[in-house]
Amino acid sequence: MATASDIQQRLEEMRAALVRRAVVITPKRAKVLEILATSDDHPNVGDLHAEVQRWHPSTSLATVYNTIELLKETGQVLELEFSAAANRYDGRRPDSHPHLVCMECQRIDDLEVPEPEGIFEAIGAETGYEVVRQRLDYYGICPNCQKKRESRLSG
Amino acid sequence: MATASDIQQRLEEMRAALVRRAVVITPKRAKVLEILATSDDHPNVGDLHAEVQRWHPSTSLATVYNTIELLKETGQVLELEFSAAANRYDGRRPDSHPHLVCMECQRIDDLEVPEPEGIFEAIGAETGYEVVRQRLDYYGICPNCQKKRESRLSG
DNA sequence: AAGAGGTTTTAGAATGATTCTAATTTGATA
DNA sequence: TATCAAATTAGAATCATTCTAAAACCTCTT
Repeated sequence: MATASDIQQRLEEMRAALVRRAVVITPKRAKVLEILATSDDHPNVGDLHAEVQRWHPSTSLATVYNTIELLKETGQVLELEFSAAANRYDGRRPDSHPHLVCMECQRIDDLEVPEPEGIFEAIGAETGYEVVRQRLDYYGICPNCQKKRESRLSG
Repeated sequence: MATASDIQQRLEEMRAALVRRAVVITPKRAKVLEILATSDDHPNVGDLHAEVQRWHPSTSLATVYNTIELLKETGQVLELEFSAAANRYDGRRPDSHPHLVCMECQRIDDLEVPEPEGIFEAIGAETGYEVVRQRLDYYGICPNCQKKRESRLSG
């Protein structure tokens, strides 16, 4: 679980990366960073926009997209792409790591699975590719949705 | 490498699945199956459409989407989803398996990596999810694009 | 040979996430 | 206070995919 100081540290890294990139950290951008650093539910752009608007009602979607773009460029957010739904974002762990995706409610959980040592190099040696990142997702039904299914059947 | 009889067999499985589903295998649909069973480059819908049109010029995009939908429903094609580009399809190996994706030319190769025995159950036991499938992709630069890069630098 | 009834196909419209554009606002600095 | 670059905005554009309603096509029956 992320402690208050973990979150603080993550936020500092993000801010530092943007400062290095020489962009202004405006209040709206700061709010996007804060949400990303604190949420563990992998929000999409719409979620972020709605939440930022609670504090800065005039915020446009474009500003959220723009901020995410900056974070992506600086490696400060992990983008989870979906073709049939809006992309989701992980600001707490910007390095690529496995996820569990519920096919029913679209909940996404982080998954702790260490990746095999030297796997990128091994694949590179075998295939000639220069591997730079991976994406590993497991799709299934989360505990909540399993319960709902059961009660639907029995009830 | 897939032999002629491998391909023939794959094609038969697809046809059988559609027959079981009680839909007519029209010439246009048959051509979509054939392309999917024979191509190793993971075509997208546009590619399929263009190729089918070489034989049946009046074919609409909707027919290609419709045929793919039928194949998806019957588990006869693997859909590789991308949010920033068109989805790609693997008809030769419809079970989920790892891929290598070139970030430069969008080439996609199959990758032979056996998945750990009982991994779905292990994750289920740890997280409460009922895991039904996985997606594993490695992103990088393919050998061709590496060469191009080098010659661009030296030339 | 004709018609009925179902399936397939079609063109084009609708959708929805994302990106683009051009104009406006903001904020730091001189 | 004037200047100027950066940030922000609303709305248009894009593009893959899905939807829709009409037309075309089969197969069966008579």
